[in-house]
Amino acid sequence: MIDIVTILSALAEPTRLAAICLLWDGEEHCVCEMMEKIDATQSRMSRHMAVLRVAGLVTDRRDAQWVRYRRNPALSREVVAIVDAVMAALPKAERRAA
Amino acid sequence: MIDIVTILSALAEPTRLAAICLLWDGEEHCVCEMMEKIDATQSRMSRHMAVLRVAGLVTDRRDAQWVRYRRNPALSREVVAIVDAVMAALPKAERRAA
DNA sequence: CATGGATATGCGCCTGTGCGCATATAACGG
DNA sequence: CCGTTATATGCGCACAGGCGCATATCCATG
Repeated sequence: MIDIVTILSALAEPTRLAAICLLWDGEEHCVCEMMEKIDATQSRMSRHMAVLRVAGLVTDRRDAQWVRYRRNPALSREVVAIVDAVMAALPKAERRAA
Repeated sequence: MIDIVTILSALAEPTRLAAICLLWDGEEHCVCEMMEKIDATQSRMSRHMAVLRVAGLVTDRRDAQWVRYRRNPALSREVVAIVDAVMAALPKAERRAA
């Protein structure tokens, strides 16, 4: 249960939820791109991404001076189902998120 | 999006999640029953139920000296899908929750 | 090596939230 | 009316979390 609470907490914040919307396409996105699309400051974005990483929802990869974040491909089916359900509940405008 | 964040925040707390597990059968459950099964104090249980009610996840009904809580039957399909997904992700032991 | 772009992190502030304790309120039985 | 059971709520405390600012770190390029 603890892990599920962590997942839910991670999702229960607007900036992070917006980030998950962006990353849910499975592609890599760097922090600067997300900052811009979500309209968040650099430190804010960075910290929220750390929360998502610790929760296991995303993975990061250093690529030259960038850090590429990506939906964690190793997520369990159950967790994917939760996020999918959340995405489906968001109004379309928020789902495309950019 | 704000509503979804509210829903997720409501679910992202162990006592409340346990309460939702109990109520998700659609039946009515009084506070004293939930206190006992979840092992929570009275004020704690009462306040967490208020959070779930404000989030729209449950409804309450006064019945003599008891207050019967129940899964909100008017929940949108989308929200039901989220909670169902969360329930499916919980270990069985927690889902029966009693 | 110096500089600049991209990202993370230490720090302090402020707000939100969960808790227990005590008390209030509501409804029942006598 | 009184006592009892069930539930809600005011209050204060402690802690967690989100934010901005400044600074550190990492890497590329000149």
